[in-house]
Amino acid sequence: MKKSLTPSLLLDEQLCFALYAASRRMTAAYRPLLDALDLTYPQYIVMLVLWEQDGVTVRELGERLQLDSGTLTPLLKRLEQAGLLGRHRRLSDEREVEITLTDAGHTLRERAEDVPRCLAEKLCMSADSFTRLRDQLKTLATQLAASTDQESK
Amino acid sequence: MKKSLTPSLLLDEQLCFALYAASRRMTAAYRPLLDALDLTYPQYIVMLVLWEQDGVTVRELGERLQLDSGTLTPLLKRLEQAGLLGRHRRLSDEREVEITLTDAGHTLRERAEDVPRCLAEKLCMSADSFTRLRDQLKTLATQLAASTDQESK
DNA sequence: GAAAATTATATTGCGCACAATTAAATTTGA
DNA sequence: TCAAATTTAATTGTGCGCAATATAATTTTC
Repeated sequence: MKKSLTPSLLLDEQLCFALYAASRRMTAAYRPLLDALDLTYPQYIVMLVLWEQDGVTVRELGERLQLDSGTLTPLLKRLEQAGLLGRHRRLSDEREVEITLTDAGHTLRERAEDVPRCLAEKLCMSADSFTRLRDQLKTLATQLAASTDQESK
Repeated sequence: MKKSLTPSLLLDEQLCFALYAASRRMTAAYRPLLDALDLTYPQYIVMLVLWEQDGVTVRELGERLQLDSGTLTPLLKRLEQAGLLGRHRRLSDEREVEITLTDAGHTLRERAEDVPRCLAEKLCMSADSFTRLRDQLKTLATQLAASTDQESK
């Protein structure tokens, strides 16, 4: 059967809605696991970055996660309040705020080690489909970023 | 090369982050198109449902979009304020609130007709990849919903 | 037919996202 | 050198998402 040439307004045909719904489902699937660590999903991905590379600035964190300071500043303050990290102006350039993990922040990593495996079990997906889907989504995001940037030519 | 058997905490290997980032990019790609219609992305998908089926209840809308009344009630009030729809208790069962499009709400559909095509152009994706990715995401969402529901056994 | 359970929506509160603005530090360049 | 431009965070305001609770209507059950 020939694919319709005129994209429709039907909800079930939209890629955007499939993406939006799947993303919220994914966050919901993480919730019980992250509740045990007292983290929200956005806080978790911030911690993922910090566990990889401690001492990054808010700007670097924002570039990595594609989030701006309006989102990150209050989120980081909550993680600071929770005792997981510290926020300090850099001496070399006082416009920058460097984020450093506390001992508690480093320790939490061990308790998080099981999260990816627990989630993988919920997916019921082969390692291949997992990788393929992930990479398709990365490509899509890159493509959308490119055409959105181009707009503000 | 053998796929690692122990899922890592590396950000770039996470399916969840690829999904989360792609979903936000997608919403960002819609933004300039929807700004012209004075709609946000969540408001747009509500309108998609209503253009398909007018006179649904908040509950039916919530089931379709997987959103609860805490999200929908204020969103619907904003669309009512904008003159696109009306909210009325059903006479048959006064617990239910029925959403009906106004003339302006129906008319907006015509101006929205071009949105899917405009967005499709930003994707640079074959109709096949589009459909395949969309259906993979639907499957993923279904699987996650199933295993999340099961948790509250 | 009245109490108990269920259903549907609304409300409240918190935590993102993101646009727009502000403020402060640094860099650039005439 | 010093004023203008740029860079970096923080702040403000709006609109989701979603959990928890409240309220009101309906259905069930005895």
